[in-house]
Amino acid sequence: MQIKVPRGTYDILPPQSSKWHYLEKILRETAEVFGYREIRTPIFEHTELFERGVGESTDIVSKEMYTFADKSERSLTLRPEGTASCARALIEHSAYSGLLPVKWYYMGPMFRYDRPETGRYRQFHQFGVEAFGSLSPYMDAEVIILLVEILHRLGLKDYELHLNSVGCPKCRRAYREKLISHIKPVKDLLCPDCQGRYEKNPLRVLDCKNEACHAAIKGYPVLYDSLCDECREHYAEVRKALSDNQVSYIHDDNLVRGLDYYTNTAFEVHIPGIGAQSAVGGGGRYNGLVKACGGPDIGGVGFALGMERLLLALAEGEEEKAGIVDVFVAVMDRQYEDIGVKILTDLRRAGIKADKDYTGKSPKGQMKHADKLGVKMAILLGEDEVKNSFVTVRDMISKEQYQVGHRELIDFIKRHIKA
RNA sequence: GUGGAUGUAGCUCAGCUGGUCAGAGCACCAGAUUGUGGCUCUGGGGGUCGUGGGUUCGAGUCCCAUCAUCCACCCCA
Repeated sequence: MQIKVPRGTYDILPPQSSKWHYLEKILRETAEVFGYREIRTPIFEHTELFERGVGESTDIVSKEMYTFADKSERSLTLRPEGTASCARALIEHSAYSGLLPVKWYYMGPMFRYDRPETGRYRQFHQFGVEAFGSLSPYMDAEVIILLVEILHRLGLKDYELHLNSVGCPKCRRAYREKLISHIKPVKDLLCPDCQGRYEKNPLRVLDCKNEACHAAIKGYPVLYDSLCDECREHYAEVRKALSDNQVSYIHDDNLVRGLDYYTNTAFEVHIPGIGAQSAVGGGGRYNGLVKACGGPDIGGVGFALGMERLLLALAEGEEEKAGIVDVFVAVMDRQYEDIGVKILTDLRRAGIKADKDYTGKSPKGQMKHADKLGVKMAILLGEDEVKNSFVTVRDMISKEQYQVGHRELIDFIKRHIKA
């Protein structure tokens, strides 16, 4: 049996890898414009980190983690998301004791054992940012503005930003009570999933897509109405900051993020038309996280973007047609191949992207190859050239040919590439 | 995890009710009078028809299982 990639994983080959480079470049540049710097953490961590940092009741921890025991029987887990690792690193290196806020970005593979489909993989890639050590609503606004700026730079205009506040533990507890007493009488009408949610995390019943559940809980109390003054004020300031900076959003009472450590601001970005998995990113404030992981009581805000989903949204866009290399060295007679190799090396050492044939193609075949690589110029080397110490440079677009001495070749090529 | 669809050359797909059904287009390679590309023409390589069983005289074509992909649910990136 042929060995294939494991379920939910895939290879990224050229030319697709070029699209990744493009995406990565935009993400990096934009984050750096906003003053974030890159952090790289291990791809696996102690299982406990995610259990504590993400929350035992979440789908991620309860059923989606790639957990394994290493040879010393340590329980390790392939990271399902990036925030917990950042919090761990922040604490481990006491990064919070320096200049605040600590502003980091990361990108890389994440792992979740879930049913694969378009836009959802078991090994997928996220880009995320985290800002630790600020409680300011302007900090919340900054990460959202950054997120929107990234979409803008990627040319993605057709998105929806959903925004809500899930309050602090205090107001959420009050809300939870209200919600439970509202649902209790109709509990039996809910779908089995929601019955389970009712026990574990009643807030999750709200965003159940099931019609029957929706009908059953009709008229349910809204979280916003239970926010304490402080949380309400914070949310108002975030909204004002967004409006002041021309970021449009949709207030969404039903937006309840699945991760336990979120407080106050929660947001999610959807791009319609990329399949069922339309959420390209989401995030929010998580004031309880660092402390829950054993660090000081400092807050944080951040978001994560799904890179596969961004690429999916980008797919309609421009196709990069740049040549793979700029120059192709073709030998008209195999006996001069060694000279061709020397010329090729000279070109490359001068920083000129160049290649040659290595399959013994005929002169014609070599020209075809050159054409397929999309080179600007071909260097032809045959008997005439060798005997008279020059090479023929063919402009593949204008078809003009030039006789150039070896000494002037590099300069000639460089000038010609620019033109 | 639940339900449904699909799985034939590198890619996109034909192949009706089981018996020249192993094909096309694209891609790749080689030629079209011998030192040169993009068009056209000709030829060529390449597939245990996802995998494993079963039914049958005979199975891409029927049945079962399994793996994978896709869709819906769930959830999120």
